[in-house]
Amino acid sequence: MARLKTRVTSFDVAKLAGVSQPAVSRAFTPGASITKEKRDRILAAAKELNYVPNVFASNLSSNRSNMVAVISGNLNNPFYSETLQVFVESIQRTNRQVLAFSVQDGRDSDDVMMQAMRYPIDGLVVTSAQMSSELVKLSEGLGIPVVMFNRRVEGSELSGVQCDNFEGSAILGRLMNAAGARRILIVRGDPQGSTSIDRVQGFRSAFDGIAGIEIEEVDGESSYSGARNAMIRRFGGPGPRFPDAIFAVNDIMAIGCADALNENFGLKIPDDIMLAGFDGIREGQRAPYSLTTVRQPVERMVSETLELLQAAPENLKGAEAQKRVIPGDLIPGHTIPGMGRWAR
Amino acid sequence: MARLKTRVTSFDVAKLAGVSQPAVSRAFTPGASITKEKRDRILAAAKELNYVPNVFASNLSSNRSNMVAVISGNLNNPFYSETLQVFVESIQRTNRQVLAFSVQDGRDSDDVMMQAMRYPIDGLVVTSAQMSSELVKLSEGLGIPVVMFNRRVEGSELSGVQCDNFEGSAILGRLMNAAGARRILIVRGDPQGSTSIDRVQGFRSAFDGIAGIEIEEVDGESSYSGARNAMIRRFGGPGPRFPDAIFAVNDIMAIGCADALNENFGLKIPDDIMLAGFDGIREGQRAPYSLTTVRQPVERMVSETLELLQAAPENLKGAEAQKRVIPGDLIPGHTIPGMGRWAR
DNA sequence: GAAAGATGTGAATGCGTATTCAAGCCAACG
DNA sequence: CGTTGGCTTGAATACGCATTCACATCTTTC
Repeated sequence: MARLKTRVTSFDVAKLAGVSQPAVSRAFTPGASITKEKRDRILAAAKELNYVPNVFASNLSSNRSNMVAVISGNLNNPFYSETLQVFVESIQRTNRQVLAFSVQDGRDSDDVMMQAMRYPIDGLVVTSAQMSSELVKLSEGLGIPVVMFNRRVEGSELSGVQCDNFEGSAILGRLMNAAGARRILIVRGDPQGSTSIDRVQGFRSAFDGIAGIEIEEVDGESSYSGARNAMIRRFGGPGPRFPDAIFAVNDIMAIGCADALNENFGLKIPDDIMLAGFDGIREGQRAPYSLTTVRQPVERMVSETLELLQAAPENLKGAEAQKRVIPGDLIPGHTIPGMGRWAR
Repeated sequence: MARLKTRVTSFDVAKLAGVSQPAVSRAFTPGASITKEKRDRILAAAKELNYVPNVFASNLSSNRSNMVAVISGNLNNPFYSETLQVFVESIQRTNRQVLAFSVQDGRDSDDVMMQAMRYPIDGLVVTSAQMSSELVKLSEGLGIPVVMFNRRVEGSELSGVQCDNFEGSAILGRLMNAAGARRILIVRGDPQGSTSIDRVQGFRSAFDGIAGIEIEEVDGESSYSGARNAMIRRFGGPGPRFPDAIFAVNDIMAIGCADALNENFGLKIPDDIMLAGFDGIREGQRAPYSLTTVRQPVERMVSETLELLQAAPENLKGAEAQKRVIPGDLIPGHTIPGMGRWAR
């Protein structure tokens, strides 16, 4: 609650430069009608006084804002921290600012979003969190465009951008099937999260109608350690029967599985057991893993999200809600055998 | 430049609730003097109208702000993305907001900081970027407290929090020396960056006055791929002579080295070559690496940074500048042999 | 029961800027 | 030379809320 020092105002600069206050405002507004000579004089005076326009006052007066709020969840997942990074860079590139919020998994994101909406923001991006219908109503009332990132939205009243989780996972499923997977373990993420649900369903769809398939599911808690512990718990007992294949609904869990299988059970991937993830995070691509996965095209997803934010709020909700589903890119990797033909 | 919809104001709520505008303000101010009954009536009216106080107007009027700007560089390094995450969570916990900026390595951070200072922010945290003396002057003029994170500051006119890079690296050097390292390769980061410089010097200090030591340095560009490529470039020729030990000044580069040595040259760590990094990022601790490193205590560094931000700006500069140097924690790992006695 | 205090309230004002508007200026034009 | 039109300019005002201050209401005290 720091009390701000009395700032140098545009009046002070105006006085020093011998002009009026609006002139100062114009000097700082690109394209405003003002003589170059006068502008230079004003800018010199401003520099001398260490003056910079107060954004709050400016926003209040002009009734516009250049801030986009980004609410991220689960920043422990490198995919989301990469996403945040791309958002920051993209938004900054368009001369806007990022108001960053973080929501602990499953915590009251409503509070955080409420905080965000007290700012006259240009838009709100929500990654991996739910939004109560009450908040949707509020955002409507405030005229704030909202776009859900990588979240299928219940009731479909909100706009969103997401990767084609179903089809991407289906592709992985088909590859595993072709590679001979029969006994399969799926490592789920958040059981409520649409991402995990869609990926599980997509993956399972690849095995529909195929005889002799056993599919089991365990909870990996969307995290490295969650998945790792799930492996240890599941296979730690006496004489475990290992599956042929493991599909983790995200890469960070796949990596957790790989480490546990290697270190705790001495299994080789893909010789003893095949593995796939989803997301395409950097660490999964590195030599020790070379994970077979589907990459979410983050750059494109982010740019489409920002594009949607330009739309009027009323065009982002209800019947007008825009759903953009972007196909993922298969990364062959080396954790499913027989993928030589995919290599470039 | 979205024009904001005309918002519901406190006057609207006041009218609906049959009270005055100040009453509405008080209803939203914790601890303000107002009857519970009246507050409830006002809150009900606010909810009905979808009213939330406009933070900009509120800040402008009360002359205080609850935003802290965080300028991050090099978010590709997991250490910095973890740091950003900790900042966001810590700041949010104290009911303040984070204005996030990103600076590409070596790019004009001045522009970005100037942007940040147009907000009446409570404080500015700068990670891995320089600050021109002009900007320092500006921040002084604006009365904005500035704290450098993990950056030794030239001329020492600014406050900062950093890990004890010199001593931490010296410890690693001594361990390698004890383990028999004689021919050593140091993988540098940004040659201008204080972090890299201090770590190199600290590490070298462990070998002062010891005969028969050869130390070579290569540039790893502070990144995974930079370090990896440096390895390939350095050892890719015919009949390379490998060193006994490699010290990468950060973990992400150490991981890059490990992958290259393993995959491209078939070397085993630590049997063929020992390795150490710095930072203590999560991925370095995982099974395939078990990197010996020094962990920067991020939580503590962040909390001390935020503590410093509370101080009056004039107490953070010049002679009053506060330097907090926090010791790192050795993580034994398995990439230097003979560290059994360190294991708990 | 009156005086002193504690508390709740609204009218008015200030925060620092952008915007409107009418007036001023100059050049080019007929 | 008078006029039209474009470009600059400053006075006044709006933006939405917090705060101050004086007043009204209620409670406590002897």
